[in-house]
Order: sequence, then structure tokens, then C-alpha cells
Amino acid sequence: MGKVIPNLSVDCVIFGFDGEKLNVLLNKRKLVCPNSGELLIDDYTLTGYHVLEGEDLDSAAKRTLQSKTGLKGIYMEQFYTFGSTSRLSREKDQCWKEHVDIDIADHVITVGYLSLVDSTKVKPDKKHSDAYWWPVDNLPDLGFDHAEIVGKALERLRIKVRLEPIGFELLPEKFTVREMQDMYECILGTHFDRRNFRKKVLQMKYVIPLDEKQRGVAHKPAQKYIFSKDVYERTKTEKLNFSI
Amino acid sequence: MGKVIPNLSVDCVIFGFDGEKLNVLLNKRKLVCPNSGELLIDDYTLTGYHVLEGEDLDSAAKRTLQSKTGLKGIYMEQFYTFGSTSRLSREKDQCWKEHVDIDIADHVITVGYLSLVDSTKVKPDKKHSDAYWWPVDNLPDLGFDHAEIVGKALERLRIKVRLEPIGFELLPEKFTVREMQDMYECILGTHFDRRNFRKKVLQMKYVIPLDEKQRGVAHKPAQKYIFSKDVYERTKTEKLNFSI
DNA sequence: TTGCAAAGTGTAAATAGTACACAATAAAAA
DNA sequence: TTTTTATTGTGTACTATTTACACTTTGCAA
Repeated sequence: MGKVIPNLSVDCVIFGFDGEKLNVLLNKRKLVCPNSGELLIDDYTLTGYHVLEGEDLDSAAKRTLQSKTGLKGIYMEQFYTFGSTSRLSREKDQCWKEHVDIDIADHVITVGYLSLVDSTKVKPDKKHSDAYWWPVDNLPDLGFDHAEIVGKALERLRIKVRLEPIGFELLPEKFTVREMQDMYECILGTHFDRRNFRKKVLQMKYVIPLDEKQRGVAHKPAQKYIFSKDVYERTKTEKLNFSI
Repeated sequence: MGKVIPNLSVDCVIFGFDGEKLNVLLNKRKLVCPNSGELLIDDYTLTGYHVLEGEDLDSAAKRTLQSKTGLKGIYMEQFYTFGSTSRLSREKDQCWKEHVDIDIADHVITVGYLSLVDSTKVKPDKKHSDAYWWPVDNLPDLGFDHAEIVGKALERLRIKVRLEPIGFELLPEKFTVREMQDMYECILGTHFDRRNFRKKVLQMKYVIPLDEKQRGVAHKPAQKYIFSKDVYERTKTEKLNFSI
């Protein structure tokens, strides 16, 4: 791996939906004093790393996402850049800076990316990454300014999910109308009438019914659907037609 | 002024509306070869500068905007960060880099900000800035990746103007319904029915009629209105209620 | 066979959006 | 002083979209 740029990093806010809750993937950060054995740092951080020399920002984000989670080809979008001079000024973050073996500037600018993934598909590889899914409405103590970064990512997700059909990135490839509704209700924190929601979904030509139903459920099985990006691109209008 | 950070800059896309067109404020960039007298560079760039050591990103943007245009307290929003390694790779931009007297890295990341202003109020100070208003649909040759930056800013403006009442930043404090309609039509590139547009505006409680009319016009004078951010904040709903 | 839990369905009322034409006003020209 | 010109300001019928709301169907489990 090349030389890092000391004052520039990327951080990925990886959102996952498990059918019930919206989660964020967080990495355990732990630092024990080599002498006293005292636990100096014990919290979580986003998946991020410094940009390397000669590397594009987007490539850095992709590399970071992949090396820490093994994920590839998932939805990713730059959403905001955090450049306050006090980003790393908390005592424990200063302490961390002194103990890692890469060159870190006093003022590090980080570019925030957000990713969306079906979190049941992603079992974080504990050996390499020590990563865990945490529900967004009950996050643990976060390092640096990562709580602010998650907040801003959520804000952006809530806006964008109503303007473009990116929510499907959070669902399994084949999903039921109910799962789709749960996902939207969970992100937006609202409740929709079942019948009206279904009516709206059925008139989206890019949500396509399959010859397949749920199986092994103790009630009437639901029909499964897939999302077609292709059909969406062809049929979308200039209007904000995704405002659920 | 402090020491610059060689690999980090901000660029402001300053949009102005003059009642007819949407414009961008651009700075003349000229470089003549000291020996041959040959014109090496003759184009325009956005208002931007490197971030200084110990300076927040937002402060850098404010400083840049103010020092180059004299503007203060105008609408400003970070919209995207440009970090391609080939941003400065064109020959003339390399040439420029060698001739300026500040330390510039090979790979400079720039954070894009967008500003909105009533362009009739802003007469660029030619002495200090050599800045000019250019219509967005007919831009001159731009340096670096600034054409891409303007494009992305426009895209963001078009989305945001439909979700929040930021368009008023482009109008005089007191404006007519017609001026408001011209502004929206100009940004969105559409045409609205006069009566329906008026109907929509009149039901916005935060667009407040004044006891004042146009004067000196050779026809029935139009009523003037002001926008109240205060009323907007109090009465806005969670819906996207600004989708004109 | 019965019970359970979630899927699937339709309609009426309210709201919002669209299309469209003529009278009123102020200044300028005749 | 009258007429012309340009632009403001207004209302209504029609259509599309959104909202509110209750019962039947299905497949498994008890």
C-alpha cells in the first residue's frame, strides 16, 4: 500500500437494513496502555482510512470499504466533507493519533461516503475487521466526529430515498411489498396505510412481480418482487416521482 | 495571511440572477510569458483559494468569497468535493501551477461551495478581483475542472430549489410574483402558467404582500412581496412542500 | 377442522393540479 | 384629452392524486 496523505481521509457510513431496523456498520476501537494495562480507548469508529498518494477520492472510498468489509460493488455516494479544525481535538482521539503507526496531520479533512446494503447478507469478518452492526437509533460511543458524520449521512439518506429509488439497495434482491414498506417506514420514521402503499408500489413499473411467493410462513404467503433499475431509468420523468 | 495547505482548496460557485438570466461569477485568469510575451493562459476560474493552516473549511470558503468579491452574509452551502488525481493535469493548469507563488501539491482536493445572490446588487470590484458575471448557459473557457464543478453546482441548485425556498436569495428583498416566476423558470428551464403559479405563491404564508407597488412602469404596476424565513420555519411541514 | 396471522383487494371523499380568457391599470403616444 | 400599449390580477370547470377505511383469502399450526 502506498504512502498516506496525512491530512486527508475518507469515512464510509455503511447503512444496513435487517428487515426491522436500520443499522450502521461500526469498527471496534480499543487501546490498552502497554505499561499499566489501563483501557485508554474503548469505543467505535466508522470505516475509514487516509487517502493514499496518487489516489482518487472515490477510489480511496472503494478501497476502504472493500478492505475493511470485503464488500464490493455496493451502492456508494459521496455526501459531505468534514473539515472543522477541532475534529480530532478530543483527548482520546489525540491519544489514538499518537499510538497509530501512520503519519496523521493535526487538521485532517475527511470526505464522507454513504453506502447501502442488505445487512442480512453481510456478516462482518470478525478476524480482520472487528466490525459490528449497530442500530442507528441506539449508537454506542463514537470516536472523532463520527456521531456528527452519521447524523449528516442519515439526513441525506432521508432526503434522497424520497427522490430516487435507492432504498432497494437495502433490501434482498427479491422482496415483498411488506418488506419494502417496513424499510421506508423505518428510514423515514413514518407509517403508511398498507393499501395505499401497495397501490403506489403497483403503479411503479420498475417494481416487477415474480412467479414466486414466500414459503414456510404460517399465513398467506406474500408475492415477491424485484426492482429493475433499467426500467426505472427508461420510464422516469423529470418530476420528483418518488416522493412516498 | 497564514500558510496555505498545499493539497486542499475551496471553490465557490457564486450564482447571480439579474431578472433575466442565471449567471456565475468568474475571475479572469491571464498569464503572459515574461520572455516571449506570448499569451500562455487566457481563461476564467471560479472564486477559490487554498485552505490555510489552522482554518476550518467553512471559514476558508467565507474568507475566499469575501476577499475576492467583498460579499458578506450571503447564502452559502457546501455541495460536493472534487478529488480526482487528474484535476490539474491539463497543460495550461500545470503551467499556472509553476507560475504562482504559493506551494501547490500535485493532487489538490477542492471542496465546492455554492452561493446565491441578487446579481444586480453585486458589481464586481474590477480593481481587486477582475471578476465578471457570465450566463450559465454560455460559459467561457474555464480552467482546471471548473466546468465540471459549475455543472455539479447547477445540478444541486436545481434539486434544492424545489425542496427549500432558497430561490429568494437570488431576488431583491422586495420582489413581484412575476420576478419570482421568472427566477424559477430560468433555473428549472420550464414554463409555468401565470395564474396557477400565482395561486401557488399566494398560498405560501411566508411570501408576504407589502403595501407597495412597482413604480414608473408603462402598465399596471405589480404588487411587491417579501419572503419571511421566520414564517417559513414556523409553518413548514415534513412534506416536500416546495415542489413547484 | 379450526384458529391464527398476514396478504390481498375497492371505493368514496377530499385535495391538489391543470387548462384556459377577459377586465383593470398606468404610462406613453397620438 | 383620448387612445394605445403592455402587463397585472382574477375564477372556474375538469382531471389526477391522495387519503381514509373493512372484509375476504390463504397456508400453516394447533
